[in-house]
Amino acid sequence: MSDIEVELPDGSRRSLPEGASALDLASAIGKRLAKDALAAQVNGQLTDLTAPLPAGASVAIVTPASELGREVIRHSSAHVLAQAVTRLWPGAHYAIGPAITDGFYYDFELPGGAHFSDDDLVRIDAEMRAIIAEDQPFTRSEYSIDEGLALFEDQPFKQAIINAVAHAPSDEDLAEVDSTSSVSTYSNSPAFTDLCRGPHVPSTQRLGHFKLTRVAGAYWRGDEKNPQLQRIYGTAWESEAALAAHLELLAQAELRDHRKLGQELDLFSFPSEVGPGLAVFHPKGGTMRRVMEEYSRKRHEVSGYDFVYSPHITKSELFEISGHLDWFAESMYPPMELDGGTTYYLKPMNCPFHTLIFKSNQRSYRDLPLRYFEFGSVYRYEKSGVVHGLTRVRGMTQDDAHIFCTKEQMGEELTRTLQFVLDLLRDFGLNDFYLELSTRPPGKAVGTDEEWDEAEATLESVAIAAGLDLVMDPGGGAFYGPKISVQARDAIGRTHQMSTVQLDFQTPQRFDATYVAADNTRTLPIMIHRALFGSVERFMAILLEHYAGNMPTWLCPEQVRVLGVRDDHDAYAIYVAETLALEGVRAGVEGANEPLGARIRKAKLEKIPYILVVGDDDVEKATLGVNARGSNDPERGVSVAEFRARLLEEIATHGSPGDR
RNA sequence: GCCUGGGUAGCUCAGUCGGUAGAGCAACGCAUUCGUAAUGCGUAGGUCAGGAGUUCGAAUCUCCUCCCAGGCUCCA
Repeated sequence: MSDIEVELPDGSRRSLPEGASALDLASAIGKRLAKDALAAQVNGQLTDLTAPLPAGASVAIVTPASELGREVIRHSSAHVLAQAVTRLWPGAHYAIGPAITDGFYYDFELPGGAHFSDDDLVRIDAEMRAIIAEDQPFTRSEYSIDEGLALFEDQPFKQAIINAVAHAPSDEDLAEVDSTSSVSTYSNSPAFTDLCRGPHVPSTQRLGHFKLTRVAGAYWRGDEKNPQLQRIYGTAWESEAALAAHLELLAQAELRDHRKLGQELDLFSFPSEVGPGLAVFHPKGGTMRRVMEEYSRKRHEVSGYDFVYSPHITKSELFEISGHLDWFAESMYPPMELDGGTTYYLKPMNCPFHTLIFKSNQRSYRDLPLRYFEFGSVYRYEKSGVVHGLTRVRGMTQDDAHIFCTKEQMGEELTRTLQFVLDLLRDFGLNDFYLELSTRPPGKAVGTDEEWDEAEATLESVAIAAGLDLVMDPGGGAFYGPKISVQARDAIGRTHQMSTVQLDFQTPQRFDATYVAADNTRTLPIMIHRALFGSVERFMAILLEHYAGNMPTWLCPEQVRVLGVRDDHDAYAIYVAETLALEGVRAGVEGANEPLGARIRKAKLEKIPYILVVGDDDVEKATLGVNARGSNDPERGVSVAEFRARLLEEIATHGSPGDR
């Protein structure tokens, strides 16, 4: 028997007997590796450990504590989940069960239309642990399409996948199989076989660091016209420590939840009397919001925007012209009928109003670009299941602007706009960005190919010039124009879609909004829609979560709180607060009715940046005790003048306590 | 809109088998005057989300509605 040679990830080569598997290779390298090995990556393809290696292949052994290893663990855990469910609910149909970020899920249809309850998770968990303890080996088999159909005669979803694969496979189907002419299966006991491309861990005993997290409904193939299946989600890891770390991360994320912080810090609420997705801002949240808006206005003013205002409701005619009623009506609040049959709508967007403002006068090419900005409150009838805190609401205020420019100006305007966006976001402390470019949707784009080509090329070069990573989203643009969106990563690595810059070839045309060009022809302008915060509400939510409620000092509703040690220090405390207030600092005072420790604690829980404690020494020497947020080590004897200077500097530079 | 779970004092929550409402914090009052994360005592606070039903009796069981959470779908 001749030997084969394979290449390892470090570039070295090894000879193995023909027919040797990745497991043999791992054993040849070392006992530890052989014991750890879960699967192999052969010429870039994930395969089972036991599959024979082709000659000349480049081979990497996949071990548990790696992204690929975790993916294999999660996928295998999904199989065990399905096996457990079929044991507990004989006759259950299982549909698809992939590995996902941090975990896995599996979709089921239970006999008699039964549904999973939360309590069922406990039983399923126990059954899964029993299967794992049984140390069942995963074994792969291959069948023809017809054999596959026969094998899964009781499993309609598996048959549907096989049929789809044999005829018109989708990406989703191809994830389950690796050939369109045959099907592969994995059995981890004679009682349970699943259609699957693999690979899987060698045996169920390699699993076990998992937790079933929730049950949910999910439509078959993600289409709401299809029957709804029962989905179980779980998370799975290579070790108990990694599982615990992940659960801890989830707990941390929960502490940052803006809805919780909004309650704790008394910023906003959603009174049920008002309705879902409709927030009210309390004084503290109102202050935070006002500061955000004022800053944004100031920046817009400097950047050449004009400020406009438009009403919250309008006759339906406006949205007939804009076309919203044709394709957005479902997301609009139902019409109000007034004045003998005229219908009015709450506005879901500001752009038609801004276009009318553009049209209100004859425009010359010399006037362009025109940049109209508005904090425009819009109302969208979001489906009841999608509203979520301040991030997905039914009433929101967009920091919306529409720029009308000539085709020649488009490139420069986009460059300016993107730079403006990034500068503004950085001023709020976000600084880890990437861009996503959504290009023309095939078959339904308005505007000429030439316009699209130019716009997409411009957006792309602008994005590249910004020096940020660019992710393409082919076909993801709206039919009326391509867009670029800024994605920001927050302090715990989550990404949020922030600003969008959207080109629009359609609206000026629909409104017949033209300008007079240098050659005296009436010409359609290019319209750029852009929102930087997206919505003020959502942006505040993202900042709250990014900072875990510890907002930079300039955004805090109360920036300092002065506490007298005894009540005969209150007068001095008030004097200190007033001194700072004269400089625009938001300073509060709490009199000495409670012990100092209690008042400190209260202020700490409110996440106030600076607690100033003043006692006998301070009254005498015009000083302060400074207890900064995030510190448990107060600084005594700081002069009022020095503290004021430091604080004003911090506010001006958008810093936080502890930045120095 | 769909699936699963939830809604008890301002907040966080407990409430057993269906027997008639509890705690801590907050609020208010009195006392306490204190140097860096909870001073003591007292008082008040409830249509148990809303409605209907079963029952001698419902926070508890059933149904409907509203609202919230996690998913699915959606996010032009």
